[in-house]
Amino acid sequence: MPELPEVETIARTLRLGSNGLPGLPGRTITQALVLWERTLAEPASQEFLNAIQGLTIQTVSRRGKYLVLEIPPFNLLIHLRMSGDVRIEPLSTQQQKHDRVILLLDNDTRMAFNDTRKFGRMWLTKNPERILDRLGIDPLNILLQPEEFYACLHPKKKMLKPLLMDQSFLAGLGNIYTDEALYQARLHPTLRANSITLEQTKHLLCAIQSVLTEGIARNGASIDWVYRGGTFQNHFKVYRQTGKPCQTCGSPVCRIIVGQRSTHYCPTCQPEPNHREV
DNA sequence: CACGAGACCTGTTCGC
DNA sequence: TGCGAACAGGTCTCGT
Repeated sequence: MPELPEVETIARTLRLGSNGLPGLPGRTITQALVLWERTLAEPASQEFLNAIQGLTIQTVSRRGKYLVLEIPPFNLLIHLRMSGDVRIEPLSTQQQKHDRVILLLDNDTRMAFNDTRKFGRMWLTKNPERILDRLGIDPLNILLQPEEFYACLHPKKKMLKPLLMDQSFLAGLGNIYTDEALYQARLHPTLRANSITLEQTKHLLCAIQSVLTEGIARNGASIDWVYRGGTFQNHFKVYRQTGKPCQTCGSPVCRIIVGQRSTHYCPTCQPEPNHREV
């Protein structure tokens, strides 16, 4: 589930509250429960429980695919990986099947980190930069201009899709939005970054920002049984549309594996790179 | 350095 | 109907 638009949606929900329950800022943590130890990347659970109890949450934000909760003197970083979700619930809610960490709050609510596949991680740290500084620029940062993006892309020999999904290059794109952005920019996923022009780079940046913005506007994408509330899955042009006609030209959408990830594209609108010219 | 395979996990869906 | 294989939004580590 969680790429930039889904994480942004969850951050907004945690900030503003949901279902009539207030958001997290201003709430004091009365107690924490760790139900799956490995969810805590750091510190170990006993230290985590002792440290976080009694602290007050100040802000909730997002950086790349990380949720960032300011809880002075710490930051709580949360990465949802494949199946994580964070919810605000009444304190009386029954424990859900895949709840991994729960924070009990001072207003009879709780924050639950639920994660079926157990890949998600949390860090309670005084030095969030140590982790967040590894991330590349946020694609929605208004300071990101086509010329600068071109300067970043042009020296890279990697294929476009794995490069765009590299979080140290650009922070926020995952498998869904990368396929959708490359389709909108009419670029084949295996094109080498150093082979695309400034003009193509402008289209690509525009496409990336466009699919992310639409994803956020639709509260993200909900697929299968994981994550709920978003509707962007009803507007995919290529992701998981294998065999269906391209909305632009009618060619059947193709599925290939690139960088061990399922990849969807239109063979006509996104022509194969010509390897003789590389 | 680039790339691929494997690991980490549980659950659903597909093919026989 | 049953059962194993394939597949799923992400990232890290290790080997070539």
